[in-house]
Amino acid sequence: MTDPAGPRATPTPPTSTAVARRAGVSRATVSYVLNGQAAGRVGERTQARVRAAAEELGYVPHAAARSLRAGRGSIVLLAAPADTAVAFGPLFARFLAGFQTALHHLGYTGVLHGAPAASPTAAARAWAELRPAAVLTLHGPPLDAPAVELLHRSGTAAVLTHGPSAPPGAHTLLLDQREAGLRAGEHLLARGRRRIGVVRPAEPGLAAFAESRLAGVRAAAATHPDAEVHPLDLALTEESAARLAAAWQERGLDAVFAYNDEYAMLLMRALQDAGHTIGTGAGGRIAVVGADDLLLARLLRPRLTSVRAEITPPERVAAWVAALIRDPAAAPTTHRLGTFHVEARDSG
Amino acid sequence: MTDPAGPRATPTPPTSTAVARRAGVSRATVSYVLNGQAAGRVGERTQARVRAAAEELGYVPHAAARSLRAGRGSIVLLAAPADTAVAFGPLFARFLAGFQTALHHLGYTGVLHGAPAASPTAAARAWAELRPAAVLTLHGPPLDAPAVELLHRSGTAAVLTHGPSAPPGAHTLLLDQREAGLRAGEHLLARGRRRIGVVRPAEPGLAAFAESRLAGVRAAAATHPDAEVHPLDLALTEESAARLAAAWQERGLDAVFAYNDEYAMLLMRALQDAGHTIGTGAGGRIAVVGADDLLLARLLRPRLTSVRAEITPPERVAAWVAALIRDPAAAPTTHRLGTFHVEARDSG
DNA sequence: GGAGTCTGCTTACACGTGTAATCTCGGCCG
DNA sequence: CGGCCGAGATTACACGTGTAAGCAGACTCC
Repeated sequence: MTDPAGPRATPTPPTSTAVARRAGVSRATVSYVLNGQAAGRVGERTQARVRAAAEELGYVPHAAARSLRAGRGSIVLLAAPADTAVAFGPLFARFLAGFQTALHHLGYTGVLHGAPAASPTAAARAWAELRPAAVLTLHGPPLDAPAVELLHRSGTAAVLTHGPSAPPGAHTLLLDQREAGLRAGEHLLARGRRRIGVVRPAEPGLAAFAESRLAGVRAAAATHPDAEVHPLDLALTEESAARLAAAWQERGLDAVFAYNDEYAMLLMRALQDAGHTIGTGAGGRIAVVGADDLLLARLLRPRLTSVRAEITPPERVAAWVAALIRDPAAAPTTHRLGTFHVEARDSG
Repeated sequence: MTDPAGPRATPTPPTSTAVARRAGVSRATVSYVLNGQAAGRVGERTQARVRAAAEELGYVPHAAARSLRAGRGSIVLLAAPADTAVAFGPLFARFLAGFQTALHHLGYTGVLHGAPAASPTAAARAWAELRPAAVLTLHGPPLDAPAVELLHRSGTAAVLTHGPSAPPGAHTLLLDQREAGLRAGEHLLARGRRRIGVVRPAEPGLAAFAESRLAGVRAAAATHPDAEVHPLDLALTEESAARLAAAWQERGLDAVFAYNDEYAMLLMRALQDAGHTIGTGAGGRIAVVGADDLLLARLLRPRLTSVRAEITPPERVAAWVAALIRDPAAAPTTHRLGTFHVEARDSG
């Protein structure tokens, strides 16, 4: 009498011992065969028997036991330090999928894990419990020094974090946000704009990125004696945008770099509703530049000019990570995660 | 002479044995103290000594060893079956963050893992290696029967999948996509529309959702004898939208449910560019309804009417999962992951 | 004063795996 | 015939943890 709901109550998963028993060999033989170390040690016929037994039982090795024995884990932890949930663009999603596939081919298991706790140290502890081979962050607040040290002390072979500079002992994955600002600034200056607003988003998770981008615009402006840069605080609500638009006149800005396309679209709409004209060309028009090059940003009129990130292929990044794991004592390195350039359209 | 780059080459992470030695007690005592099982077994002073030693050494328990010993894992795997990267909306991101936090409070480690391999079975194998306490999917193609069986055989206590119906032995997390279509259909019919187009997105990862939503609109239309439903194929490009808009006249549709806000915005813009008028009211206007209620969808004119999902709080979902893990032999259950309702604006 | 009880700690085993070291056995050579 | 060798398998140990069972000693009770 079988359970109609399926084999849900299977008492214990099959182990390599079970496979060994079924194939009539010792457990060691099973291990050699299933891990490809059988050449010249185990006969062909025996190998076939072992493989068949494993197949029939539906044997799946126990990753925990394996990494316990091996002394080194095989999971690569993609950490999302704080409430950076907002930063899950399609760009990131696509990268993540490719990254996990690439890691899998290299023998690692890529996994995404957010920060479950309030304190960054507590989050690092949670990650350390998994004894990952590597931990990396791509966005949000970068890992701080205590977190990096805790991870190293718990055996993490490679710690990679983004951001302009990494804490001691950590490698750097550089997606230089300053560059995004720099490109936007250069573009606007080349178009003759001189009084440039730069949106600082209110979302706390974006603060670090925002500051870097602002610094980039400032760097661009430094080359023009008469250029001015003005930070503008904006939240992701229509009210906030309307407020900013209402006070636009008195600021006298002729251009704005709006952090990303979402903020740009919001602000552009608000400016239009307040009676301003957006776009390139002479006159009192306001130039608007976003970032991320969303499809939707091309639907507004005028079409939104946007700073686009050319991301390093995930396979490459995975290869870097694997190399760093293999050489845990390596001096901290820096890898460019991508570059920015302007996709010029009608809005600026 | 210390390494200037930090303690990167720490030979081995501290174990509970090290803590025991430092505190001058046995390893068992350490385990009892650090797991809160010390009440009435270990003296206050000894407990303090143990805790101090653990703190000083930066001891972090080894999750693999722990779950190996315990026989049950503590990780909850949020699986993303195929190339569903596209479905990473802000909605999902926010849910994920809350879900991981909630699981952490319940003693589990929530982790997101995509399908690293081509075949679904291979993906299931990769998940099974981690011996997760639970596996759940929220979007993309639902788990199939072989995958569920493989997971169960490898000891996964609870398997939850979304979609209208789950394979035998799996629980169901129901975010009924038919309901989304139903609500949209009802809304349009109530507004007097009768010839309703329904966008079928070209992205393969969305096919399952799309069919359900279409079925929902059909169900709504079935209550009106003179209502017609027409599937419309649309890819997420401006060209595709333009093509669809150019052929609009001959179809004679007076309304469209565009799968989600992104497709809706794209199509609405294309229809407007082709000279059509969008919005409620009488005349030859076309009603457009999206889904997901994106902020950006309110920036177009007319403002986009959208079907919004009211998602169950992640804490609740985490509690369900925990309960199902505790009772692996439970009969398959169904939990509503959320409901849909229409946010009426100007476009339809 | 011996038997029982309670406190505080330790000893001993198990979880599933990988691999170095060892064993067995038949064949071959000197 | 004894020694050697290689192929093919096994034995034995370690990884870090949780916990049942055991044990020493102080106290209590009749």
